[in-house]
Amino acid sequence: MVRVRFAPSPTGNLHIGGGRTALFNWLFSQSQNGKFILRIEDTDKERSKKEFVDEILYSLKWLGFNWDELYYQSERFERYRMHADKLLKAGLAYIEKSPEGKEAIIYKVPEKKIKVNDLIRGEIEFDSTLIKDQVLIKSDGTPTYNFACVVDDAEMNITHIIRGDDHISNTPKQIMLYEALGFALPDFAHLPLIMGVDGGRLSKRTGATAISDYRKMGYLSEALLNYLLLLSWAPGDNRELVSIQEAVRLFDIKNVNKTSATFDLKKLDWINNQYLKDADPEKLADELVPLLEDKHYINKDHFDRGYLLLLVKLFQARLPRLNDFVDWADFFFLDEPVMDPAAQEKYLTQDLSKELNLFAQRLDNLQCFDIVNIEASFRELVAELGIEAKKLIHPVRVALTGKTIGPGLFEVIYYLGKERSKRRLLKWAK
RNA sequence: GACCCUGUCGUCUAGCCUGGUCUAGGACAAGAGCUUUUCAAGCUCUCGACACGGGUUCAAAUCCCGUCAGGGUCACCA
Repeated sequence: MVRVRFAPSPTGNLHIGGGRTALFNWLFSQSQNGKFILRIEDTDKERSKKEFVDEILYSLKWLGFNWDELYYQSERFERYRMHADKLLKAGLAYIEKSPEGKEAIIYKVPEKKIKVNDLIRGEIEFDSTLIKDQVLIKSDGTPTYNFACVVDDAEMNITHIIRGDDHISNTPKQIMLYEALGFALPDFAHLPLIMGVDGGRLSKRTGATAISDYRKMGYLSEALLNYLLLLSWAPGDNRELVSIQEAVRLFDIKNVNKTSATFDLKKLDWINNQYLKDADPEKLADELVPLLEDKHYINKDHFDRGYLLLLVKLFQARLPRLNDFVDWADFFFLDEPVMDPAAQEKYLTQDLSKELNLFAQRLDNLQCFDIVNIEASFRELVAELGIEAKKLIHPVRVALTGKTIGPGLFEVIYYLGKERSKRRLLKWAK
């Protein structure tokens, strides 16, 4: 039975790199019908915070990763102590006293060559003479990372350790501990790191790092997962859009790339837009309600949900991020559109009183106020006036929306309604 | 600095294991055009890469060696 684990430290939010490690562990467990175990590595009492634990669990759920078992290292200190004592008795470790008289337990590193057969990178060899003796239990009684990690992975029967590249140099240290404790070795697989656009480690300087930030920005979890997947794995048939279900079916850890990848928002935006297009408007509307309420565009207790749904359908194919809806569709919720100065300058400086008045009148006279008839009356008008359609379309769009870009004009007029459209047009017809 | 990992278009990648089908394919971005209603949507086209040097071979992106470059790790943090 395959058992893998994701072992975050609650000293910060779940970040992109952690999310990606969780993704590959979860993916591997699902593809092998195995178990996905979550272990909170909270041995550092100073830096570990309950709020980070909550945040990490929440983000993992948002990404769709359900864990089969959950452990906290802070509840397992006696296990580490017990195994350290075992090594002490066996003569494989020794005690070191600090000046204040506190005792730490140190592992005596033997001289040997250590070989790792990494599932992604192949064979890697290390020389233990380059590794100094390792602290097992610190003088404050808490275990070190490498020690707690080995004890837990062994006791929790972890079969495959899938983690970031930055742990490669921990691997020989851990392997020596497995051997000293008499535990069976798991398989190792080291994922390439994700880099920021500056070439270094992904950091807050180069953009958002927390998974929850991406949720707040309006990325769908399916899209973020798809993008993370593509950063170091490909389905092999030139496809860019791969659902997580398909990935479970196609995934083979041997096909994971060795090269570190740069996190590129542009492509994430594109993928997110692809998912937004096909997303259920009901679901999108649900997520939009609190955002619209924040802006006082709606009141969640009494608003026209059917109308919101229509607007979501109108915009969803062109949004890179769901949250963009709030700004792009603002003119549907405000009494007056927020006028973009450049747009006004470009399309509403010449006097169009006659044309706008006439169009407002035509709209008023429409018996059947629908998209087809709105467009027909507009086309009729510009034909009579002998002007090009676009000469009037652009100014009308700016008058109605305050923007030069947006959905098709006649749809905008239809959803805005007769009265609001007329009022906004007449404002520019002095 | 030592050790370890990695090097295909600006970015993500396919191809590499099992050399020839690769004048290196796809996607994002960028540029141009079309869509005679905009674009941040759609369609079409263009630009653009095997890090470098040597070797093996009839033949190398693919195998070997070296160089260089980038990254990671060297804590009583995890």
